[in-house]
Amino acid sequence: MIRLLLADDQELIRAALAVMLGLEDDFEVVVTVGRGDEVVEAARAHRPDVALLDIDMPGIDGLAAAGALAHEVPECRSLILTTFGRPGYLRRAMESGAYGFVVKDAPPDRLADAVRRVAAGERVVAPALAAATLSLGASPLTPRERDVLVAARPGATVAEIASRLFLSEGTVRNYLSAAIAKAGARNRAEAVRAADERGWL
Amino acid sequence: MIRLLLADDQELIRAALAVMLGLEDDFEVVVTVGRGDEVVEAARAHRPDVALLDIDMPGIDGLAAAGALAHEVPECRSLILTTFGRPGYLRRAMESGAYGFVVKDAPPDRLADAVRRVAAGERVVAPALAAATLSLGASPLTPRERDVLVAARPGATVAEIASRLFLSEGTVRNYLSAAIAKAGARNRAEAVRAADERGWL
DNA sequence: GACGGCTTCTGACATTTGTCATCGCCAGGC
DNA sequence: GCCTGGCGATGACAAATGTCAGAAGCCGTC
Repeated sequence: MIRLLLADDQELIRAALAVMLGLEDDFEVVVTVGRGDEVVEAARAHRPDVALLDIDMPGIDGLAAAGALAHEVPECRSLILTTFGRPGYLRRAMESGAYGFVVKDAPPDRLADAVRRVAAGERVVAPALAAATLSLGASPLTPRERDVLVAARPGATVAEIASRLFLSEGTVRNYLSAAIAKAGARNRAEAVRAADERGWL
Repeated sequence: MIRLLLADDQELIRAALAVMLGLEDDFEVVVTVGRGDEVVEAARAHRPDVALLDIDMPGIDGLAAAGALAHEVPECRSLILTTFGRPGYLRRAMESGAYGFVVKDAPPDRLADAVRRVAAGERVVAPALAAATLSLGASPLTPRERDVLVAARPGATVAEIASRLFLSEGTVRNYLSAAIAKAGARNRAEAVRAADERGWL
C-alpha cells in the first residue's frame, strides 16, 4: 500500500484527485493540504511514502516544499504535479530533490504510474520536457538581473524598482538592459514574459 | 439522473472531476472533451442536461462555448468552472447565457450543489464574486482601446501594434494613453495587468 | 439639425526607457 | 599575483513611450 500526501491549493481539484487516486487498489491518500507551508508538518504526522505537490500554492510553493521535505522527512519522496511544464520548473524541481515531475494535462494513468515508480525510488520525468530543459540550459541571468526582472514584473517603473531594491536608477537600467539582451527580447515586458515562461524567475 | 458534459483541457483534472462527480448517485458524466470547439458537437450527440465548462481551453474558450451552447443546444445549461474568479469573467459568462459560475477552489460539495441547482433551472453564483462584479461595473474601455491593450499584452512595441491593427502609430499611442488613464495605471504594462485582472480583455 | 461619443489622424512635447562606455570594488580561480 | 566576473555607479545619447490639443468623419439620439 502506497501512502499519499496531496497538496494543491484548489479544493475542488484536491478533492477530485484524492477520489481518483483513492480508487487505485494500492493507493491510500492519508492526508491532503492546501498550503505549501503545511506540507512538512502533515508529512511528519502521517508518514506518507509519496507527496504529490502542486507548484502554485500559498505559503511556500511546491518546489520549496519539495526541498523542505527532502531535508526534513527524507523517507517521503516528492512528485511535482503542475499545470505548467516549464523547463525552469523542472530544473528547480530536480535541484530541490524531487523524484518526479508530471504535468496536469497528462493522461490519468500516467499519474498512477508515476506515483508507483517514485514510490519504488525511480525518477520520473516527461521525456519531451526533459529534452527541452537540457537543450535550453540553465538561466543565464545573474542573481541581480533576476531580482530586477522580478521587481519589474507587475509593470513597475525604473524608479520603483530602484527604490525597492535600494539601487540607483542607472544600475537598474543597466541590469534591465542586460536581462533584455539575454532573454532575446526587445522590451522590458517581453523580457519578463520570456524569462517567466522559461522559468528563469 | 442528471446527465453531465465535462470540458477541461487538462486531462488529469478532467478525469478526476469525472470520477468524483460520477460518485454522486444522481449524476452521470455522459461525455468529456478537452477543447472548447468540441463542446457543441458533443452536446448534440449526448444530450447532457448540464455542461461544466472550464474557461481556459484551446479552440474557443469556455465563455464562447457557453454562448454557442445557449444558441445551438438550449436545453443544455452551462455551468462555468474556472480557476480565476475574475469579475469580468463572471459578467461575460452571464452575458453568454451561462447559468452558473463556480471557482475551482470552492469546496467539492458546492460543485455538486451548483450542478443540481443549474439542472433545476436556477442560477448559481458565488455571492462574494457577484458583489465584486457589481461594485466594479462594466469595462470602461471602448472596443478599440481594448483591442490595443490586447495587442500590447505580449510586450509588443507601438509599431507592431499599429501594423497589426492597421492604425497609425500616433493613434495607437493615443488609445494606449486613454487605456492607461482608465485603468488607473502609470504604465502600459501596469494597464495590461490591471485590465486583465478585472476581465476587461 | 444640433449634440455627444467613438474613431482616426497629425504634430509637438516632456518623460521614460534602453544602450554604451567607463569606472571602482570585491571575491574566486589558476 | 593576476584575471575574470559579478556588483554598483555615473554620464551621455538615441529611441520609445506617454500626454495634450486639435481636427475631421461617422453614427446615433433627442
